[in-house]
Amino acid sequence: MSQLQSLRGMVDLLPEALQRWQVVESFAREHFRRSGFGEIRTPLLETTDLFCRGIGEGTDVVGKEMYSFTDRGDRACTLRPEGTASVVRASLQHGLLSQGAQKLWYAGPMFRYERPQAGRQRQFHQIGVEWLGAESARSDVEVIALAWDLLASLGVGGLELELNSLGSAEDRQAYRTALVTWLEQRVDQLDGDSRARLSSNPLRILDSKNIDIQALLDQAPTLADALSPESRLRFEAVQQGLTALGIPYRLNPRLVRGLDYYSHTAFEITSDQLGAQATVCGGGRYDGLIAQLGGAATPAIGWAVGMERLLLVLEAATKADPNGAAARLVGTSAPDAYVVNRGEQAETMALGLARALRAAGLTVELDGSGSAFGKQFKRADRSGARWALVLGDEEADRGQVRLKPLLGQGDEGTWAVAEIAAIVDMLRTP
RNA sequence: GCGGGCGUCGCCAAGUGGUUAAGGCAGCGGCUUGUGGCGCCGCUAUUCGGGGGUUCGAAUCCCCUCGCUCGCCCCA
Repeated sequence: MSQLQSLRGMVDLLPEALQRWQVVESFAREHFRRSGFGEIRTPLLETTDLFCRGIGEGTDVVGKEMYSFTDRGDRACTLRPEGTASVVRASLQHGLLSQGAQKLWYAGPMFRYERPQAGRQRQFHQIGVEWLGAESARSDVEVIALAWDLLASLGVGGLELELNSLGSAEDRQAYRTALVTWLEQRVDQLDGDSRARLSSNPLRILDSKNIDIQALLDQAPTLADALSPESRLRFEAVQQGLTALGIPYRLNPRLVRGLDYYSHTAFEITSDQLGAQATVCGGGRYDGLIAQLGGAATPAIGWAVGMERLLLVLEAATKADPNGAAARLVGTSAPDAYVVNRGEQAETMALGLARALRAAGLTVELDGSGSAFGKQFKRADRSGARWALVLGDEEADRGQVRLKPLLGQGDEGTWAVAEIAAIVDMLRTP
């Protein structure tokens, strides 16, 4: 390919698509504000070490998906593959946690070097929340509800909340040992992937998509059985809380999230509209992470929504129900007025008029082509504007503008260009 | 990283070895040198993602490469 083009998996967002993005982003921003979460923005570039220590050396993300390089000062840098580690780092660096618990949200691009496919890009965007210092089971419920409500308010249907508990660090360690022991006796029945994970990340074998492996695992010791009584009580409290809020969920004892830092509650919200990459939102509790990154032991929980996937689901919902809530999110972008103008003096006046009307809050499209009136009216019509404002030599000489309604067949009228307030009134009347 | 499918104008798309690469939409111009929504007319790919090769001759066959796509892996 000789023409310049974006890097593989790096996608341009064009104005049409961005309209939907902005609706979703402003929905989210408002949702978080009402819920008491403050925004945080952290650098896209961090030390490689942050992610190695935070996410875990044995994970696929750190092992093979990071965009890492050394900068001119010989520092090992990585484009962030996820948001949590950065948020924790920033909170520690600025002593935020000494002021008590922090409820934070963020939005922005993340980078993972993977083979692109439906719902998966190398640069993608997440909106996420992190509640640092959240201890109770009730906080799990609130955070999950925060995600559920955001998606619901956008009109996304067909979602499923999957829930599991990984137990405490000790529970997890004990189970890991038990599972490895059990699987090692059946190595001959494992596929290549699972064998490799046996040493690197055995819990991940649980959510293998290989049917034979799943059948084998039916006989294996379960994570649920390995939970301590405390962990089990905690998990039950989370479930009761969700039930009390009327949020439906499905227990998935094989849900194991890929990053090492998760403990206790783990969840995903999936859509049946997405193909293989079905997870729209993923999150969970990470009680050990903050201590691991050098802070005082602090429990925390958070989640992230994949913007691209959310938009895909929204588009599917719009297609399925053109009058539904999702469809209504994107309003028309037709201008209030389209300025038809031609002639030296008229064009100067037209620009001034457009500027004044825009300052008054109207959306005004100014034709800059200087082409024949017929052409300009054609474009005015296509723009969907309710009014055409006409400025030619005749009008310019008299200091007037002609207002022509484009929707009905009302009469045109002429107005003095200087009387902006009167014109604004006219354009605003339905 | 592994496997399958695909790549013709901004978008959709015909063409599967033989002179000039259909058509539709959009765009631009004209009919209409100051008035739109309809209509009619015209223009817009020396070139078929890129590079090699086979052939008298290739968009059509082969190889390499890039990209897209679906699945695996993994996750948002």
